Amino acid sequence: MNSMQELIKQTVIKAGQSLFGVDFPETSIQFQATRKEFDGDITLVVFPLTKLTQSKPEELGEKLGAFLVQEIEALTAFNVVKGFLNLVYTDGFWMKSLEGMVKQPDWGKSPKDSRPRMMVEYSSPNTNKPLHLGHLRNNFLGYSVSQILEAFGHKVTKVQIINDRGIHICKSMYAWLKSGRNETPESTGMKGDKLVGKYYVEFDLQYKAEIKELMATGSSEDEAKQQAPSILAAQEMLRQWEEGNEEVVSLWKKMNQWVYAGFDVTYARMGVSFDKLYFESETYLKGKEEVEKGLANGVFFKKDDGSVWIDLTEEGLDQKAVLRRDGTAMYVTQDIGTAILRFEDYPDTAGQIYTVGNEQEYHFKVLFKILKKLGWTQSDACHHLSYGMVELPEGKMKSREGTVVDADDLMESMATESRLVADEQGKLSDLTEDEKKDTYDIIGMSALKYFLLRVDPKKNMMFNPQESIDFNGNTGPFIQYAYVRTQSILRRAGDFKMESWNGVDINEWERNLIKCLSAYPNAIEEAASKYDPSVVAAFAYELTKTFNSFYQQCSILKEENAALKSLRMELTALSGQCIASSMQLLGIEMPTRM
RNA sequence: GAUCUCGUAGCUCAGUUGGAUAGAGCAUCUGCCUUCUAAGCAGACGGUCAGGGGUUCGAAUCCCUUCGGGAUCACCA
Repeated sequence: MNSMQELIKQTVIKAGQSLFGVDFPETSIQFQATRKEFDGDITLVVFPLTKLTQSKPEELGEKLGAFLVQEIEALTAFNVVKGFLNLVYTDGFWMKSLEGMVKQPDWGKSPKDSRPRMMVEYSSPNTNKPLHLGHLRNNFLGYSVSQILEAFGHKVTKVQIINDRGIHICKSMYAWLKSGRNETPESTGMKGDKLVGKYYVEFDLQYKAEIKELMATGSSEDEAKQQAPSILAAQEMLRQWEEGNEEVVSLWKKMNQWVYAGFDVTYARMGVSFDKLYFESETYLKGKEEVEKGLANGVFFKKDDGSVWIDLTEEGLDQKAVLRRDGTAMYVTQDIGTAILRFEDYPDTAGQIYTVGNEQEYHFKVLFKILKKLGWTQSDACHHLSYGMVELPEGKMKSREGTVVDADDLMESMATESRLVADEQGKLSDLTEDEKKDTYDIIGMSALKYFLLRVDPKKNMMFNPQESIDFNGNTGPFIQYAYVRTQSILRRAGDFKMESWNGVDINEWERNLIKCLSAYPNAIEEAASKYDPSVVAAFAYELTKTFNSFYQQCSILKEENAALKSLRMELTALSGQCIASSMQLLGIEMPTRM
């Protein structure tokens, strides 16, 4: 709620007393944006007040409207449609708002470090296979939420937990040893993550073949799955790894390094980064220690067989195991350890945001409850940023069925697509090859990022690889294009000297644009409180459409009245800045030409 | 079986704590480049908000129910 709405609200309460002798409770005063087919800037819904005043909606609206326009200087007119009182702000009010926006160097953002530290976890891949489309949604979401929280004034620490340990990586290791012929990223020219992923697939093929063979000789499926030689070998490697067997550990290090080098290339192209990395291999023992402590404090209890549990039935959940009977750590155990380690590393952390798929909702409910019971009050500000699957037309992506969309491939094809569109138009023909390549990349990535971020994170979404992602309409490139126009105008303006625009009359396109720009802080606040980048995407799109209409209707450089030209130049500059700023919250860069 | 989630135009998606005639983009069709970048602007077409019931001044939104999609409920991660 902005200060103008607050003023109207107080004046409505005053009207209640002086016109009707009634006290309106604050909750009965409801605002909504005025629909564009009606005249007005803000709408008061009067239905809730009709009972209190024993009057008909239309009459009440008329009375309140007259009262408000008389009392508040910034209101110039009103109209009543059914039970809706539409109020019109004066041009003077809008001019003043514009002055306020221009004065602030970073319009829309809250002061830096005005809110406590939040930790945002995202990406967190396994190290046995390359990143795919689902990881792209994850990374873009996590990075964008970090940017949004920062813009809202939080200190932000971006982290990931790298699942570098476990049976999955041993599978790739085993297959590489068995049939790798000492292949390396250098010898094959493959990205390290792709090479390791290749062996993971190879393992799976071999494993399946063995199962089939065993079942043919009379084993049940379960037996076959447990007794296949390759799985036994992988399990043996995991045991040796835990014992610290030198050969196994050094192979593990070597192959993980390959993967990290590959991931680094992918992250760089994605435009995401991290402030601190946590490795499961370094934190998984911490969880066990914390469970031991909690056991001593009575938070956990031990069953007869030696396994350790927590009872969450009072919280509406079940009993949950936190240590196996052989004393080894489980998935939750590790997450408990990692969370606590982070609170210890950054003691001023108010809460953690976990960007993880929605299939793990139960897991995080459990985790947060456990942290709370262990005495970590930051648990209240922890949040599972849960997002839906990216579905393909044929259903879910399944790595085993080869229906994954590889992250590197997709990013490359977006750049190629953007090159095609640009070459067809020929607008960039005077750029150097390097400059062109950068531009294609920036445009392609914006199409991809915007496509994934404009959708409500919690919903499943559809991606059709056959129909390439659009560059027209509600898309990243559409928004970039408007930005490029603003920059082009500012360039061409040369050394035009700005004048005061005080007292010029504004038309509906100028007014709409100011109105739209003034909503930016609200958009950031809503996005930050909901952890939802799609709010920012919707804002950027709305602003872009409004600017485009303005651009089409009002000539800027050719305007002869210097005061009006100054106003339009200012609007152009501010629109460009605001578009770039909001897109930056989505992790999307702006080209200077396209 | 239990719990959660989703179902809105041919397709992809918006739709605030319940509010006005349910909105965008794509696709299809009409106009607009001798004028600041047409990756644009202006317009047309397109809906039983999955079905049924309820709550009330008022329901896509809240409650119940049926149908349909997805997920979760491991001493897997």
